[in-house]
Amino acid sequence: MHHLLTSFLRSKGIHDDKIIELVCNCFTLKEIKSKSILVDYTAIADAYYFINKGAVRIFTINSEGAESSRYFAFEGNFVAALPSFIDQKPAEEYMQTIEKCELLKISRTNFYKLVETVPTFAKIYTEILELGFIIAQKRIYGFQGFDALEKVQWTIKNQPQLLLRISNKMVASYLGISPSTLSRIKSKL
Amino acid sequence: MHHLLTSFLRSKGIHDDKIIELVCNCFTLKEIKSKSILVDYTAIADAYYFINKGAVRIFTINSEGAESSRYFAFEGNFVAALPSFIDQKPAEEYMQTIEKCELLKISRTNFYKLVETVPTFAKIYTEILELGFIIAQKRIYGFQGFDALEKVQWTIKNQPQLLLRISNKMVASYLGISPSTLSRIKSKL
DNA sequence: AAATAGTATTGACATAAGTCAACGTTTTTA
DNA sequence: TAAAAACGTTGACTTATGTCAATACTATTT
Repeated sequence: MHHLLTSFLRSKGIHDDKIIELVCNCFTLKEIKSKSILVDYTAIADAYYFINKGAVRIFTINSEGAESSRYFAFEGNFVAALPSFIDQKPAEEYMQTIEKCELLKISRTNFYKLVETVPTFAKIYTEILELGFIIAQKRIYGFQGFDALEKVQWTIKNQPQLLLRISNKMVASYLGISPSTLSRIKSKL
Repeated sequence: MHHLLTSFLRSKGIHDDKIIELVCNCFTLKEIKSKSILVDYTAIADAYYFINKGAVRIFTINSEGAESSRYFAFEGNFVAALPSFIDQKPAEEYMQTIEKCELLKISRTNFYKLVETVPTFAKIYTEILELGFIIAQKRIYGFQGFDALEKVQWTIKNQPQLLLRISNKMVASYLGISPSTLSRIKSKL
């Protein structure tokens, strides 16, 4: 039970089995079909998820109705609508499964209880934030002043699973280019 | 001495004067002229800065020699080449004063010592990361699929000081548009 | 398994934004 | 404070990428 989470925690330096059990017990397994909305636009995020299996994305819909993908997460990673989770304001974004998923869910209350009471867990949270920050920064950098071809090449180099696992349409909306342009670029690689 | 830092710490919930003094004593004041490089491209960031006066930016130079600005920070804020500071890898970016500055500098060693020993300071670090993450996210969002006019409008709304205080050229390189385009847009607002 | 809806590809065309250059203005440096 | 360098603005032109539409392909759903 909670195999992947257990090895994640071990890899982050939690070696005490009792603490691992304590942490794992805060999570409940949810099996969820593809395209389920986990956080709605106006909702306030009240849970953190660990992805046991499947894939999740975060996206918005702009005024013209076009989707814009912000983030994709796969097995072995945590995911949440973090700005809303942190500030408890409406998400102003959607979080959605994009494959059949097994998710380990922890309530915000329990999450912060763990942060308060388990120092190693607080460290993991800090690491998640640091990593999230670095990835976001790299993405801003990676995309700044790049043309469509360079963005695709950047993605191949830095997040190769995206092009293999995510639909063209979603990848295009992540890169801020049209599906047509992505298709044309891919045919020339 | 260290007025602005003191009130920053108070605003973040540190009320014990002894702790404020302890924290403040880890910082040394540096007066630095404009356009000084604080972190070089290949350097490893070993300090965190609190801006007492002035402005700092983080930027890179791409393969064609064009600058790309990532971040601007002003009085009352912390700034560092965070990815390098965290991972202790070469920065792959520059940190530079863009005005005459008074900076309060703390070494990485002392910074993490404070994080370890002063719980309220650890909380401040978490807040900095959370905020940095949220801002980076918002920026990705804010710019995703926006045309040049919309990016400028977004900046006016979300970071109005940029257009007032930073040169056209740097703002343009922050927005990922050419200075000509920014100039044309400004003349039509 | 058939029907339906969604997705990918490609061509023709439109357009936003880049480049380059010239000029005037502001800022820096000596 | 004069000279030099950097910056901002604007016009003419070029180009990358978007839009729209037709067709083919792939997944979902019943």
